[in-house]
Formats: sequence, structure tokens, C-alpha cells
Amino acid sequence: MAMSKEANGSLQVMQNVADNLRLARLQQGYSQEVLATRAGISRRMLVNIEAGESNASIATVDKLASALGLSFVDVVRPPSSSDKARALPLRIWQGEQADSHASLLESVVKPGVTLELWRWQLAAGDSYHAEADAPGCHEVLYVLQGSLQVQLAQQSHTLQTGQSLTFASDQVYSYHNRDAVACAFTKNILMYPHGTQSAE
Amino acid sequence: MAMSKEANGSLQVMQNVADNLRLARLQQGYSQEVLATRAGISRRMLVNIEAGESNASIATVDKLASALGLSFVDVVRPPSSSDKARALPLRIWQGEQADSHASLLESVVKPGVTLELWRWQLAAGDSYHAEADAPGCHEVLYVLQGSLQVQLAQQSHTLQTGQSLTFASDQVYSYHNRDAVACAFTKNILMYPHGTQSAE
DNA sequence: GTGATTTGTGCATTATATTTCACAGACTCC
DNA sequence: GGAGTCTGTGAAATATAATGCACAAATCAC
Repeated sequence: MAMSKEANGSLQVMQNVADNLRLARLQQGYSQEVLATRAGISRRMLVNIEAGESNASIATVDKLASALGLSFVDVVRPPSSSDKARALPLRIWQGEQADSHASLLESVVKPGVTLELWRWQLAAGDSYHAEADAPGCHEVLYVLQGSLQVQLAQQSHTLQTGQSLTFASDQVYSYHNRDAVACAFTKNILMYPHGTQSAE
Repeated sequence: MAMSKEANGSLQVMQNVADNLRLARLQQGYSQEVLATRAGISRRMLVNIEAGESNASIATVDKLASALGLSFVDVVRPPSSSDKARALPLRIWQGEQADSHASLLESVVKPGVTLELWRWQLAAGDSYHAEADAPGCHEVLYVLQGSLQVQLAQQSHTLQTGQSLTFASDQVYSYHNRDAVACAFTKNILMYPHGTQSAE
């Protein structure tokens, strides 16, 4: 993948910027309009850059990188270097305690569906309250260490190390580590554009 | 080091580009004029970029990177990432045999003097003939593996593993590996602007 | 000292990146 | 069907990157 298009004066770097920006933008769920506004540039420019047809300036690329929470180098980096072990982790959540954090490890974006792999960690006694995800979203948890209580709207589940749980996340929910040791777990999120999927 | 100057709209990236370009240019002994010509840009532009006062385009930075034998990322990279383990090795020499090559590991550029650390490797039976360095240059060799014969204008030295040699390199000289195994050695070069130093 | 080379600055000119708008196609939702 | 959002394209206007030249200051060679 990531073959160059060789338009007019299309440099390899331009194509890297184009690919990296588009990928990161879709991963974070921004439209061109939103991202362009956040970055303080025109949408027209963003279109050109994502098409690999614009020889942007350093400042412009930097604005976009910042708006996406990426470093300049991340945006410019060719896919060849550290290919799949990408610029991710992104969207890191850092709790008040040092041992409480979460990071996005992988992200697969397809036309109809998006899959994200997260790694979570909760310090002893800590908890996390989440808002409802988009309609149709499902989460699949797998506890690596310690124990985890998942509080849903109507029910509650307590998972021990090695146990897993699937639940619809289009509702408010929360994670609780009521144990005395840190809890680590992986979390897969399956998301759909709007509500395109039927129940299983 | 490498504090930002905060001129007009000086981004951190601009300063990185400025620092990296100037360092690489001096390391390779180019004047602004020469580098600008090789890169196909105006010297005026190069002056601005090296001063961190110009918001250059991707294409311009890429031209400069190519002219210096560097990748785009190398030029943009902040000094913080892999700080001293820099973009180097540069100026790689590759012999006809795969085991014969040399690379520049470190380079310290000061107003009056430049020190370079190289790592050389010569395949069994291979040799390398060097032109005279600038007047006043000295080399310090240290053999890591195998044996090395250094042929100077008036004399010849044969070094075994662990032995070292200092000699004035402002004369033609050559390295010979007359052994049956590959030879590796480090080489420090001490250079002066023109001939500013007195003999010891 | 003079002469040559390198580097930094100011300014007018040219090239082009960037903006703003208006519009068309593709898609989802109602 | 129409109304909505998202995305790509075109063209004119504007901002600015990039050029070229002339000149001053510093450094090194002689």
C-alpha cells in the first residue's frame, strides 16, 4: 500500500504527509471542515494537501499536526520507518494516578466499520466514567492482570484475570478497580459510521 | 542547547531545520553558495532558513536535504529525539567488497577546529588509498579487530588489534589489510580551518 | 596593509502558496 | 422525492515564499 501517485511535482514527502494526515484525521473522526477550522487553515488547502497535490509550508503542516495531537515528525514520517508500530499510541488518557492510563494501540479504518485496540490500566482503587459511545458501538474487554468491575446502566460485571466481556457501549458505563493491585486490560471497540449494522 | 530564538513567527520546527541544516552543511564543508546551488535554490533563501526566519515549503526543505545526502525527516527531526545518536552515519564510503566500508559516527565542529570520529572496516586483502587532507590535519587510529598496515609517504606502520597510531594526514596515505580476516578500526580526524595551529 | 571568500541584510520583482467563494457528486437520513 | 453532511473541483483575489542584486561586515590568505 501507499504507492505514490506521481501527479505533477509530487514528492515522496508530500505523499507521506497526505497519507498520514488523512489516516489520523479519520482515526480521530474529524471531517475536513472541522480539522481545517481547528488548525486555522482553509478546507481548500487541506483538500489539496490530502491529495498530495500541494507543496505546503512548514507552518501549515505544523498547524495540522498540532490540531491532530501529533508531532511534526509524525506527520512527515514515511510509512516505511517503524511501519505498523506507528505513531500510535494516540488519544492517551492519563488518570490522576500515574498507574492509570490508556492508549490506542491499533486502529483499522474501513468504509463501513472501524476497529480500535486499546490498552487500559487502572491503579488500585481507581475508576473511569465514560460517556455513551455512538449508537451501535460494542466493546470487548479482556483482563490481563488484576480484576475489573464494569458498571453498566442496568447491570454490573466483575472480571478476573483472563476473563472477558462484550457489551454495547452506546450507554454510559464505568470501569472500577476495587482490588488492591493495578488492573490491566485490553479493550476492542467496534464502531460504525452511523447505525448501519443490525443486531447479530 | 538549541534554545529557540523566538523571532517573529519562529516555530520549533523551523529552528530544528535551521540547526540541522547549518550543522550538516558545515560538517560537509559546503559554503552557503555551494549548497544553495547544489540544492537549486537561492542563497538568499538558505540564509533565511538557517536563521530560522523563513517558513519554507516542503519542496525547498526536501531539496536541501537531498543536496546534503539526508532524508527529509533527518532535517526536521528535533535534537531531543536520539539526541547524540544523530542522523549520522554520513559520508559513507563503500568499497567494492561488502565488508569494506567507512562511516562518520560523530562530528564536533568548533570555530577553530573540527573533530570527526569514523569507523572503518576493510575486508581481508583490501586496501584504501587516500588523498592528502588539508594542511595540519592529524589522524588517530585505533584497531578494533585484525591488523592494519598504514602506508605513509616516507614510512609504513603495521598495527595489531588494540594498537593505535597518530600521524599527520596532510600527505597521501593508504590503509592495507594484508591479513586473512577483516580489519576494523576507529579513526579520529582533527582538522583546522586552514593552517591555524602550530606544531605541538 | 590589499584581495578573496563567506556570511548577513535590504529591497524590488516574480512565483506560488493560501484563501474565499460557488458549485457538483456521493452519501445518509427522514 | 428533498434536506443534510462530506468531499472534490474551479477560478479569482490575496498573502507570502522565493528570487536576484547590490552592499556591508567579518574572516582568512597573501
